[in-house]
Amino acid sequence: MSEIRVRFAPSPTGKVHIGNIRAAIYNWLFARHTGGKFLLRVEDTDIERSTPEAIKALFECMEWLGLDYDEEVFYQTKNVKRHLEVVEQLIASGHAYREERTSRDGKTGVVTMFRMPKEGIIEFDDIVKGRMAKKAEDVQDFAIVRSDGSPIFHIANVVDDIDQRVTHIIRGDDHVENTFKHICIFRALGAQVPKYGHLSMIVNQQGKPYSKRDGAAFVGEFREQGYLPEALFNYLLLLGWNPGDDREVLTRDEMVRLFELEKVHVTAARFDIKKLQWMNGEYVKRMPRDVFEAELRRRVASAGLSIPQGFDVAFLADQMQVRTKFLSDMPDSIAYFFTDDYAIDEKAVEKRLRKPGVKETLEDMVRRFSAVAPSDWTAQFLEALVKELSQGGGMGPWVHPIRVAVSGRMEGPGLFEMLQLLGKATTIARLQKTAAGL
RNA sequence: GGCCCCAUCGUCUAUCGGCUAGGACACGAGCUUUUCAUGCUUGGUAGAGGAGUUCGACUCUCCUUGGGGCUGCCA
Repeated sequence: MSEIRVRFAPSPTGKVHIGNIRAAIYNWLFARHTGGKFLLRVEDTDIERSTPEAIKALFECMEWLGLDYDEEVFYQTKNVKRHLEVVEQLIASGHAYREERTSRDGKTGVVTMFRMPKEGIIEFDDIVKGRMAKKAEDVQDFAIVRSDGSPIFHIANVVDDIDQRVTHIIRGDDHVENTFKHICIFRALGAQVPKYGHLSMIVNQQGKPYSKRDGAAFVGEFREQGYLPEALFNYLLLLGWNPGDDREVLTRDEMVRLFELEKVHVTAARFDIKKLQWMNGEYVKRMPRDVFEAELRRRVASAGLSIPQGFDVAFLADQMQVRTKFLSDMPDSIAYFFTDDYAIDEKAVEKRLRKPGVKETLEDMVRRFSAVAPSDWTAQFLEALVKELSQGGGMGPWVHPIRVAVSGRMEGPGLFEMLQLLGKATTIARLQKTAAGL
């Protein structure tokens, strides 16, 4: 019994599509679950698009998602000589032949064709789709070497899989038809045919393959938009697989332990950005508090803002973690704590400030807050103060205007926690300034 | 056109012949609440259609319909 070896074999075109990376995730999980090897093969035969930058982007994407691979990266271009040797072998054994052909775009030249068997049934047990069968006569001979002498995908792919001793090929649905061809190549070479598992596509609302027209389609875009790699990973995993119970948010360990290729769905799955967003929020909420705090500090700093001496960052982090869906929402969502030059939500101003009596309320609060001893400037004390003012009624008439007056927005930490963090001087200054402008 | 594959709430899905069809996202309502969230409670919405097998079918078979893939000197 030889070890399980799977591979992720993308063409480095600069951007990694989510459907593609899901295939990588399934391969990775399958390898980690079975204790096998996960290999990375860069199919860089397209010289035009396969730039060093594109390959670097691919590596970054893999690393970002925590998809570590075993053994050295295999570059397809380095194996061209072998591909061609194997082709000679196929010609010698009668499995391939040269022929002059005219391509679609009118190019005429001599290509090497693979000779398909003319009768019989080609069949295989697909790990996710089940038994697949096709009459050999329904598959045409196909080109394996171009007229310019370069090997074509079919032969390169199969030879590389043989050389890398790949035991399970887990790839996109769009390759099922190729599989019938590839199996014939394996057989013609006397090589053992690997096991196959074909993954359904990720589709859009219309049921068509999900593309960049439908929104973010590349891993890098999700990263830029502030999605956590764990959330994307988890979401993509759930798009076509589930652990068999109601669990949805899983740790990496659980995923590895529970993942079974046999349970991957055959049907295409629709990409639902809303659920991904929810998933991201779940991961933000589950971040260790200190990690969240560090992220908060980092994002505030990289926006050029500085945190004043003595500012209770831990308290702010505590307030913000549960309210943050995307880390990238910071620092905008909390900028008002660190600068007077923060954005003002006009709708909030309209709704909460431009109302009769508000100016007077704010001026009154300036007086009352000014009378508070510095040592009493705590959320608790301030809340008691306003509560008394409201005389048992709702605190809304005070709370809403004050919030907008000091932060410029309608949402955020609890008001009194906010005031405590802002400090007495800033609170009063902003109330005065806002009241003066009404 | 030919070949192949697929079909449960709007979406992701559970169910491996016994179902008052369960969960999650989204949506509605309520509670908690100073805002926004969180949390909790709660509501509605599903087995494409038709035959057959069976005591019994969402589950098995066939047909129809619908959707998708492939049909390159792309991968």
